Amino acid sequence: MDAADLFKALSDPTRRTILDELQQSDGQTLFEICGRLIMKHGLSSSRQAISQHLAVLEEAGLVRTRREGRYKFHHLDTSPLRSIVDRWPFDKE
Amino acid sequence: MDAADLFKALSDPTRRTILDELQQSDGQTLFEICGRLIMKHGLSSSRQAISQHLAVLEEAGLVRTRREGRYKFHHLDTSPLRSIVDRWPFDKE
DNA sequence: TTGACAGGCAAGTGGCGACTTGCCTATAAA
DNA sequence: TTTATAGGCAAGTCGCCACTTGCCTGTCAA
Repeated sequence: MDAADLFKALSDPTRRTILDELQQSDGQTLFEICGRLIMKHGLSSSRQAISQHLAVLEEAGLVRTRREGRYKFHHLDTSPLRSIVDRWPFDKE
Repeated sequence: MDAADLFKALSDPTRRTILDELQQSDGQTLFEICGRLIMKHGLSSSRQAISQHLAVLEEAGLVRTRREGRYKFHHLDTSPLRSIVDRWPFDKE
């Protein structure tokens, strides 16, 4: 949840693509995310790899999860990004 | 200058500290930055290490340089950070 | 011109991170 | 109760990245 976790989470291209996917369709399960990454982005990572990516994103606070039976839904939370702009402000158009 | 370069540049804690330093005092030389990192932040990286960090920051467009004789001044440019907020918007207070 | 100062280039090393592999748990359907 | 489905855990491999080391270039003062 600190700066190190946040920037570490953002440093990987697959994780950034996952954020894009969740932004486009929020609340997906692990298997849905895997499928979309393969279909729409041509990525062929294993389920475990994606699971580990999601854990990193969750630790950074960028993804929040919700359990429901045997499903686990993943939700995007962009609010941690605010800290970046707070730290190094830029002119807002 | 693309997303990969930007997030790669931000992924290292020493590079983020350099951005902090330049924000506080813009237009420093390599040796000045080295000195401040040691004095104020307790970091003991070699000159070459800092030089390589600055090259990464420059490639990401976060640092711009200006040559003057045997001195090279480094300037902070936070505008590339705008692309992060554009990609994953969050509510602006 | 000689020395000090500011910086650059390139090869080598070590550790961390992304990914795989194999097996395990839990929920729900047949 | 079986079988399939959704996900988790942990050890091991491999490549990249931060950092060092050594030497070189260019600028300016003595």
